[in-house]
Amino acid sequence: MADSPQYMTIGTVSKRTGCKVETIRYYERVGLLSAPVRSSGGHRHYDHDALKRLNFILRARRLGFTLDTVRALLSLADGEGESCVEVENIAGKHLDEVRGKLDDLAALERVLTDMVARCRGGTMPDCPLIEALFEDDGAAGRRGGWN
Amino acid sequence: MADSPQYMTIGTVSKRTGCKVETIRYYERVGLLSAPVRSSGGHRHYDHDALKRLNFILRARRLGFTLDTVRALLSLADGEGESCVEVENIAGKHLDEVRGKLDDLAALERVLTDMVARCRGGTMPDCPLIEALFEDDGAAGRRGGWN
DNA sequence: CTGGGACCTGTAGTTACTACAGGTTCAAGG
DNA sequence: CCTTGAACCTGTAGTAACTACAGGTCCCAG
Repeated sequence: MADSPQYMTIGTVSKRTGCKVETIRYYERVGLLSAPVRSSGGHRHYDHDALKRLNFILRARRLGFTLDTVRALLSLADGEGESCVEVENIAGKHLDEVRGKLDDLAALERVLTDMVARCRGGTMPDCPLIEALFEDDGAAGRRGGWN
Repeated sequence: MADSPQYMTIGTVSKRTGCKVETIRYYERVGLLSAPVRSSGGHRHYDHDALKRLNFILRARRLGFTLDTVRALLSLADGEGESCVEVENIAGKHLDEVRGKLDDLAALERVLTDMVARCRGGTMPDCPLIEALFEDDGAAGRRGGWN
């Protein structure tokens, strides 16, 4: 057990995690990854722990957590004690948001489906979809905030 | 039918549409709203058509269309002919995207629900949710791209 | 005619990256 | 040992769609 090199370059980490080099550097800049040791020439050298941490971040991001939340999650993972309850709170809150978005998106889907269906029937001038958007008040979407 | 003033200030438009003053100015800057006439002192004066157009934009935004798409929709609404087919294409494409997001979000919801449920059972140290995020490979989320 | 709320412009901040430009380092091949 | 070119470095600017100032001007009710 002493043959693979003890460190990885940023490019290797990128390949192994699927995270772009620039993003890795970005995560370091914003304090999600700690600054790794450097070669004499200034190149970053990562160890296995850094890889684990980056994977954690990526997985949390895929679950839709914001970077701020990931930061909180990481400090709970680092710091000892109390974590499970707080983690559950954070994740539960996020889950609520996801469910809200899900509902909104489902409503959206219905409205759009309906509009497109009406459009399909129409002939060229006075497209019903455009008309619907111009209507004095349509049931178009629910609460605001679509990013 | 000649008593309410012929124009509205930006503040009035804001109140009537629920769109913030800054956003109205922003929409003008990026070319979604045409520049309104101005008072001698430089204040914007809007007519009913501007209100209609802004409502169109807001409604399309609530349906999740991007500003670029709204721009395209508006020019189809302005320009004559051909529109219905193109509108249907645009809306249909958007609908596909919405359905994709909906699926992703539903998958996300399942994973999170599961994680939170596991968390609820756990005791303090070694929170299972944190563990799951650290796992060498978890079934956490599907295709990337969560904004 | 005066006070203060509404309006003006222009710039910078937000989120989570991504994409350069312009320069240095590393490692493999000759 | 030296060359070469891929990979690395820093720093800045751009993306979407606003939002939030700062610092100044205008409008109109009292």
